[in-house]
Amino acid sequence: MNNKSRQRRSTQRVTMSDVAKLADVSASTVSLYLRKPDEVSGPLGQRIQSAINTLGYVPNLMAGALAAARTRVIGVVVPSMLNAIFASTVNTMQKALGAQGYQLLLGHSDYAEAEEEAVVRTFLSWSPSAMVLTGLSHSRETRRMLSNSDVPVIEMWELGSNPLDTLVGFSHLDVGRAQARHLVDAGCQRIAFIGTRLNVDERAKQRCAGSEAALMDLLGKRHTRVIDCGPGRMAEAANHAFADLLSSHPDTDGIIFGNDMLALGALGEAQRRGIRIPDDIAMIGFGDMDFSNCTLPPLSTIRPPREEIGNVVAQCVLQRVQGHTQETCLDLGFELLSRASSLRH
Amino acid sequence: MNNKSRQRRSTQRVTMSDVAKLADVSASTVSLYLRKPDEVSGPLGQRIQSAINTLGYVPNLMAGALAAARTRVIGVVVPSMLNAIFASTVNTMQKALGAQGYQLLLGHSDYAEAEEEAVVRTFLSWSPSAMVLTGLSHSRETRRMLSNSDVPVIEMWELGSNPLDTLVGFSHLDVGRAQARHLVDAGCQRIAFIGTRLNVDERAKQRCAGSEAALMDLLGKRHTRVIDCGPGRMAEAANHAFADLLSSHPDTDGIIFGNDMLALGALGEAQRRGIRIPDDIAMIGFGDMDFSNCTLPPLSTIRPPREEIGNVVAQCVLQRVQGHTQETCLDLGFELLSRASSLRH
DNA sequence: CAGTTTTTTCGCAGCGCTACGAGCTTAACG
DNA sequence: CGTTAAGCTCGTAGCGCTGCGAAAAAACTG
Repeated sequence: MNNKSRQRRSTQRVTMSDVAKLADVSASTVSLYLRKPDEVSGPLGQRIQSAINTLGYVPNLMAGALAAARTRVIGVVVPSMLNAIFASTVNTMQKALGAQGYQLLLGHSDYAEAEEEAVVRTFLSWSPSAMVLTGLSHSRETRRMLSNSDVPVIEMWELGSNPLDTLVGFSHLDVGRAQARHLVDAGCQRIAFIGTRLNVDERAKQRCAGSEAALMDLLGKRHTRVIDCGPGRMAEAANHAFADLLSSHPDTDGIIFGNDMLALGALGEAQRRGIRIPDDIAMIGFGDMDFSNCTLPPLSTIRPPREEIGNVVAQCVLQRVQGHTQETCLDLGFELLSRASSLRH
Repeated sequence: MNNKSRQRRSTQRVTMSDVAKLADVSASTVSLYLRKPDEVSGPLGQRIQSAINTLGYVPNLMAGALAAARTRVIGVVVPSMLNAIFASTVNTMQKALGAQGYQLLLGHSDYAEAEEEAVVRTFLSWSPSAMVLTGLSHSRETRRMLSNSDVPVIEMWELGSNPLDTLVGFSHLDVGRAQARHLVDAGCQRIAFIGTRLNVDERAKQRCAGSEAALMDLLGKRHTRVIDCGPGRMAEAANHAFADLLSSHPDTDGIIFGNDMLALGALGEAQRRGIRIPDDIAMIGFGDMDFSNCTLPPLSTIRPPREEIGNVVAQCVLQRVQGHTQETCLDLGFELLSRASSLRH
């Protein structure tokens, strides 16, 4: 017999059985009370609660999760937390799911499938209740891990074929088409595209492709030019891109931007050069950021369903967690906000 | 003897002992290999690794955390994820700590101590390796839980007395003073303040108080007016605040903004009204956001050490986790970027 | 009031992993 | 060639909680 009790407990943490002892009940009852208070009789419940209070008991989620083989954790992966557009979706999800007692584990992929794979791998080892990913492009290994895991998966912010499971988003192709049509309707004939990360951001790419397709349809020609600014301080990058565009295609009369920050940068540069917006050049952005209605002139843009996506994803998560096995595909649409930057006289 | 084996395992999850069996070693060795690969001999390590690969083994963090009584989780609480300024700090921390195998659990307090308390309570039941909070104002219960928990605590983005433990930030009072001095140096005499959430955002309040103090010192008078825009779409709110200010104090010749988004809104409105910036009114913001150098005119502002805070906090966390019990208090300073919006002729 | 049903409480066997000490090899040394 | 040291590997005892089935208590029956 090995009698030297191997002391492993470092901290004298208050455990459930401490509470049980004080309340003079069994640990099972405390556990039950914590999980389903109604199934414990009134007086006992009160005894337990007061024991919890006096001891300052904090349940150990790890132990619970291990025993129950489930956590109340939702893994969420967005391309970048620096992008205000995703912040707002995540914020909404946080509110909706937090209210139901779920924790969000937030990670970012930096627009790279390999990064995403690493994050998903880590998150899965928390055995989350669900996973929420951005977009439909994932590495083969990511897809494999996810489908092996029997964790509900929700993809958001995009529409397309072969979703892993549930899909909540809108069509970026349609956004591009709408942007192009809008400028053409405003009388533009030579339309350029200024975006960022077109090489890695699948959704940006789709918007660009959508506008290109629409331009072919409507005008029978492509973008006069497509400029990719790369990441970084976008407003500044757009300054240069715009200047560059003006020198290579001085007859440009419309620009579609990958996002509103780029448009803001170009707007400033235009004003500095005395180019009149929208009369010389009409502009439309994407994102409807905080400032988009306050630029000079106010910026026409696309408002993606940021908060709506967050809310709908949260609903889907809750349904899936409760076992409703409906794999859906929800198109939340978007809104084109026509403002002065594209209102030509 | 209870012979009916109580099947509890729902999913046939691959466990460490499955790997051990396939690699023909003991589970302990697999565990050791996973934690300290160098302490396992080469050939055995390879056998184990290939077993892991063929089985697609994903470790169960819950079990590990329970056994080791620690997680590799860092709880981070910021006021709001919508605020780009915090996003950038969190992003940096994520990068630095993620590289060391730590997970960030991100929560927000919505600028309310009660919310913060709830988040901290939840996070603590994850027994995190460390907690990172924003600011120094916490509810009494929050402080109690934290100090009872023996989890290292780092407060960031602020400087002050009575930190819980370690403190990394800069002085918002000094920021306010610097803003005021800058405008006074530029020749302003009647300076107003336009901010948001002054009632709840302790740091915004401090900046306002700092500029007020400096104005008293330098000009012997206070802000001509302090406007609190409230939350929401800030750029738009600033439009109105600015208009309001102009009608009540048409002789205003300098404005200090609580953040750059507010300044952007006012800048637009000023231009619309034909008010020349900086000649009629000089402006300075706070935050140095992406667009601040591209407004018209470029916006003078304060660059807080966003990324620096993230990095330093990450370093502190790592040190504290490794047992270095140095409770420090680091002032990271800030930078005043003098641009055209405050450069009077 | 004995017999039956319903409600409440309890005991126990894990969940999958880590830490510790012991056992086994192999290398190094006098 | 025996002895000691060093390097690897393995067995075992939990970590704190949950969920099952069973026991105990309470509430109904006729």
